Amino acid sequence: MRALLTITKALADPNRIRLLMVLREGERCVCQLIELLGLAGSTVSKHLSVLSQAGLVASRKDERWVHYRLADVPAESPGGRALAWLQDSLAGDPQVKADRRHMGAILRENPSALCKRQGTR
Amino acid sequence: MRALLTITKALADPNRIRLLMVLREGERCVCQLIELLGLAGSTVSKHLSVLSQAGLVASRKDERWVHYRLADVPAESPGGRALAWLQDSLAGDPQVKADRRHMGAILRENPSALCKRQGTR
DNA sequence: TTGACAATTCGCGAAATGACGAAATAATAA
DNA sequence: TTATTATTTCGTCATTTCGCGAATTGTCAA
Repeated sequence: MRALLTITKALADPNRIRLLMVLREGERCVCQLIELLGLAGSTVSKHLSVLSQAGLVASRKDERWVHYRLADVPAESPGGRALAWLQDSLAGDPQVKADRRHMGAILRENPSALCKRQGTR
Repeated sequence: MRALLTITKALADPNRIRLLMVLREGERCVCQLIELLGLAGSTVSKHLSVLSQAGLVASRKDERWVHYRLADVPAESPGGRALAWLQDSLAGDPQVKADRRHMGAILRENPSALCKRQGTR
């Protein structure tokens, strides 16, 4: 029950949902996610920590940057089911589509200003 | 996004999860749910209202009593997926099992003290 | 070593949430 | 009608959550 509540609480915030949906497109570094949400870095970091505690995202440290991605949990696990449910339910959502475009612009137009090593993977 | 958030917020509370899991066994009247959770009636009523707003439960008024049940939404809808996810994830949960036993006792031992018309359906 | 920068942690206000009891509502029983 | 009972609504308080900026940590570059 406790583990499941950690997941439902993690999903009970619009900014965290936006993060999950944008991470569906691939790994992103924190500075890009900060740019996307337009919130303070400390706030975004906290949101990511909540998602991480719930086992919904994982992170990788690359030099000075931290890259987050969706956790690759079993599809039938509570976390996996939750992620699939979100994605199916929000596939056509306007906010999600706007975020996708916005993230595209961030990746395209700030290749050097933000997260310079993006793509160095 | 908004509708989905209403659902995730409804799921982000242990007492509401307990209500959903016990309603899986069948329709129950408010006084039985109050007895189960051991909370003030006003509190339980509010929880049921949140679940109802999210489209997860429905209610039926029978004389003086109100009976709540799981909403019968399409299995593939966001609400239906959420309910199925909960049930699969919490099938063996100790709290859920304890609640099931407790509700059994409530139904058996208080046939007249609580919700006298239970079963009159 | 020092400086710069990404990210996290900490501490604080503002807003939302969950609990209660009291009052209001609705429906039956006397 | 009046009284009783089940439920909901309202007002309040304590707790939690969300946001920020400041301070801290960790890593690379000079």
